[in-house]
Amino acid sequence: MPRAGLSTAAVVDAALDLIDDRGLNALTLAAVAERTGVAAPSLYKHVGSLAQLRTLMAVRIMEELTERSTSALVGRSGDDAVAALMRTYRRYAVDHPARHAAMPPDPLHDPALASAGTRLLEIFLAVLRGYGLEGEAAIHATRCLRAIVHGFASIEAAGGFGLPEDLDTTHEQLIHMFTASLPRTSS
Amino acid sequence: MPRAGLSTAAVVDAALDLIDDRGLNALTLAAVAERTGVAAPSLYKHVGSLAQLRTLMAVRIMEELTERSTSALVGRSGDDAVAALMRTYRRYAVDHPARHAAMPPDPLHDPALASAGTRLLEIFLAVLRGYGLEGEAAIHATRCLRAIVHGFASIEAAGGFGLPEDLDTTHEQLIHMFTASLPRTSS
DNA sequence: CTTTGTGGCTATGTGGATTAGCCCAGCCGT
DNA sequence: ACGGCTGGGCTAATCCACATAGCCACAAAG
Repeated sequence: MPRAGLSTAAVVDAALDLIDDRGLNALTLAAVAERTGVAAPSLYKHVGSLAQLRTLMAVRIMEELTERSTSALVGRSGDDAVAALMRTYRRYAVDHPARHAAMPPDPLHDPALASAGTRLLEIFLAVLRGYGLEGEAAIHATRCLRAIVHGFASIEAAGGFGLPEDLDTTHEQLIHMFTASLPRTSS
Repeated sequence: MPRAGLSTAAVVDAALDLIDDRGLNALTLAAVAERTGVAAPSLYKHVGSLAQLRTLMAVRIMEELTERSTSALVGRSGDDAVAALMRTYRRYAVDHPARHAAMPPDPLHDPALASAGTRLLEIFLAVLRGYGLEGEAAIHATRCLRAIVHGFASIEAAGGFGLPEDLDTTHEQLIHMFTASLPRTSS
């Protein structure tokens, strides 16, 4: 019996591919095992449990989203940056609905997720920093942005909006609504 | 062996109590059976499957939310009505986080949920009707409202915001952000 | 008092997570 | 080249949950 040459990262990769293909609730150790070509118990040599696999996947996803967001934000600031961040987040959720659904809503509660979650949150904070928001005001604005972005992406990714056609318009309207609520720094 | 006098409604009641007590992922037929005082297979005399129980629960929850919202809206219109709707939705999610989490994001996809989902959606539409929004504009505004309300409630109910103290302030800010984006009808 | 339908039961099968324990492949030092 | 050690793979087995089958008793209708 030749070795499969598996690793924790490879298992996470396979799990992410799996949910991309067949949806989040198709995530099962048996399915991951089949996809990696090993028997189900063998996976325990690489991940501690299904729950841990889920956290590892969430870390990966948040890192991926962080990376895309930072890329989208280079050279932008103000309303332009906010819009880019919102569009990037939305596109990610539409392109990878299962991955978006696999992100926990409370990453900071799990020590294993706190680091990746903080990095993602700091992007939101950074974008708003350009508006002169400090301390508490920055927190409120970040929460608002997070709620909007998460809410829209969740519903859209789940197919929860009736007509798919002019969702772009709705999203642009949402972007405008949020940016309009931010303080204008100068002329 | 005396009969337990169960009914479909009683099973749904027990299931809702169960998730209120122990969270949504504690929902299991065995646990519902224990709570109703019957053996697990007996539940199949009243519900077709665990999936069907979930839909029945979702219908109940949406009806309950619809009722609370209509109550909160009597005698209100305009920004006042929007604020009342948003506060009612938020309070429901905070008071019953598991029930909120049990609501599917795409109720209109399931014929069994479509009716209750439509009734809830129509409340959103009705509140915005006072702004003179018609057709497509009303759809966009409804979607925005839905995304905001769902996003905030989901994150808060899951404990996803760091500090719980001034969430009221954040929510009031969100209400203001949304109402400010609506057209002013007169004066 | 009987009939009948319904709501309850036990027994059983399937699938998934997880644990225990074995065993060989490959590297390392000799 | 060889012998051992580590680690990654395996099978077997347990536990738990959903689900189905089929029996049986209660109680309401007649």
